[in-house]
Amino acid sequence: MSQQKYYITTPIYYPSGKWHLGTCYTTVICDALARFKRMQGYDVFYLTGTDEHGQKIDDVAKSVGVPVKEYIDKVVKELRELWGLLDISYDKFIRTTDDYHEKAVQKIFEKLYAQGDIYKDEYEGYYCKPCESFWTKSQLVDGKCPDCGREVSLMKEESYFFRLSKYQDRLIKLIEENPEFLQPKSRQNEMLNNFLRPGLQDISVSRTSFDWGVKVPFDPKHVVYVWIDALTNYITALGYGSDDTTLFEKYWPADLHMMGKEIVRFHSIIWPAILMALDIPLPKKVYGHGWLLLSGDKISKSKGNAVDPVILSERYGVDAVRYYLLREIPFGQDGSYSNRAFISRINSDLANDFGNLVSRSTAMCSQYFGGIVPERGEIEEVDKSLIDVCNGAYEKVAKAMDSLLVPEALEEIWKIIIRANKYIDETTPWLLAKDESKRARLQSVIYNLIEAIRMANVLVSPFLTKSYVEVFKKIGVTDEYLEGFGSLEFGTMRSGAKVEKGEALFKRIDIEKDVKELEAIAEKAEAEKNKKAEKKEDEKAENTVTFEEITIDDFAKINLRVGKVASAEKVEKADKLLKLGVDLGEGRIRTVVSGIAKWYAPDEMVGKEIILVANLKPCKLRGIMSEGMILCASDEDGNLAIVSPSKPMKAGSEVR
RNA sequence: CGCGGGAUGGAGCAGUCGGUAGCUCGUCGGGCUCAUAACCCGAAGGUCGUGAGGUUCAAGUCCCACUCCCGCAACCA
Repeated sequence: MSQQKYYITTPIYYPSGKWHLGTCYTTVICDALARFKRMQGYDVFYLTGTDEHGQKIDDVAKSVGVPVKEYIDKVVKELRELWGLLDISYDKFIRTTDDYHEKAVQKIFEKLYAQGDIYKDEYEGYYCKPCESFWTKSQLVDGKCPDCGREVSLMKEESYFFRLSKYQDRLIKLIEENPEFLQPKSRQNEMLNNFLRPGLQDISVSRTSFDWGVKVPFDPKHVVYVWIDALTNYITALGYGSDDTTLFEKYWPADLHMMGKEIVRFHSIIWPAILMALDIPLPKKVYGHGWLLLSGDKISKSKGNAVDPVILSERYGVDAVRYYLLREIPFGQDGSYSNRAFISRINSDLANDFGNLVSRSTAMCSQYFGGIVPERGEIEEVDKSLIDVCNGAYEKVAKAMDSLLVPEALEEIWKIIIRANKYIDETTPWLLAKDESKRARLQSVIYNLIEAIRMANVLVSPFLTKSYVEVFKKIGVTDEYLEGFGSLEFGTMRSGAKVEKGEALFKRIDIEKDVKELEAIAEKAEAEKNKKAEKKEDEKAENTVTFEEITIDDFAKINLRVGKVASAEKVEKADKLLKLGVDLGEGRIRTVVSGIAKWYAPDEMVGKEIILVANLKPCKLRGIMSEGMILCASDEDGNLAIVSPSKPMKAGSEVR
């Protein structure tokens, strides 16, 4: 029987900033799946990597003042260290700047061009630089980027297009007829209703506006855009387009592309279309998981309450982080992170249930039998239910894993642990120990306990990559066979192993104390981040001030007026905005929306004199037309004060 | 009428094709003392957001209306 293969991928990550828990979520899930499959005997290939081209990266690197490649190398190194820390067992880490990838991308591009799936045309649109996206005129909101609200600029560029529209019918058929292809199901409807059925447009697959990317071989002023550059990593990593396609032939098609829901569209529409064009088999499954949202515990003062996976791992151990991600987040749906939930999960499942079970069992084995696992004797009625749970677990766990229901898989494993804890109470070994005539029974009980722990631990090993080693050590398992799925038949372990009690597997955490400490850490990090950002801005400002002098004429363009606040109210559904009625002595009250709600209550604004930029182009904020801007001073500590004339002045007085 | 998600015992969630409302944590009571103030048993606690709405023999579950919350502003997985 030839070995079955299993090819699993994470998306390739974009190294523009710091790594966070969400990235870890995707990667840890894939890791657990990959490890589980390996233990099942599959020949697994687990791919992850980084998507390193594009203007944004170029910009970020420039803003830091470092050559792009150098900048990326640093960030990528951090990422690989993070994966090392989290025990991610990837088989390959692809970088889109890798030589073989770039060559293969060029080949693919040429091939598609040669066969007419890529053609050259012209592209006109409004470009938002920070978002790296083009918009049509109708998509703009008040002439600004619909995504971020920032300025856009009209750009016309010549571009190569991929004939996505040509594959529309095949794609619809693919999703309708293969419900397994795109999961969970809610995503199928989303794709069909929002994109496929309304009709696909050809997509632009090259850029001339920046050059940090793979050159189009026959037209080097063009750079290959993300769709073809990034998505193809899944095949180029296997050697597609190179001289050696052994891996590609062995592992393709992918068994699972795992990703967050926001990029499902690219993987379920554009990617299959590219593969169709290349006449390559399609991946078996594309799975869009939910997001990990940050919530609660008061740290979310504003927004930047990043949860740093490194800090958590260092404080509580890698397995704690892995376990939380795998266990707490309902798969396919959004989940939320909170320090409290995290710690509480660790305490109850890892410390109380699992760790303590190991402690009490090994302690008894040491105390009663000098640490040598005793012979197993007659099976009694009580033993049977423990044995049944142990023997039935593998099948249930495997089934859950096949359906990508990782939390459920862990739940099944924990049933063994919970049953074993109960078993101790039922059999009361400490009483048996007092009665010499019950010696044989005591032996059985202790054996059963250690065996149950062994079996649970075998199943736990793809998930808790550090702890399982510890547990095997504690219960004296050294035989590799006893660590594999093949040994999941109760009674497989023989007596005689040397058990050691040792230290607690997972320490209990004081929730109140640690939640406070974590908040403090987060606040400190946040403060530092802000400081840095401001410092950078200051520096920038200092540098640019001298260059960007303005003339008195420029200043004269700005019409500043004293205004009296006639009315003030909060803008609904906006925490920062106040809607003000301002009197400029014009015989009417202007409506001005200002982002000062955090610092000023509506009541205290009424009657205040303020300075207004009176000739600012009106702009819609939260659906309200704002006719002007109030001048405020702000400092690095986040204070904000409205500027007022030092003596009462008539409304409408000019300021200069 | 911007889009999407949600509203179930104190908290976080399950509840598939409509048929006696479950789980984890917490609380309270008990047990036990091998163990990491852990473990085991038991109990309390829900008119399943609102509408004395509709369909039905039967609705948390389907239909309608309404209210409220949350994300879309992020470290974009």
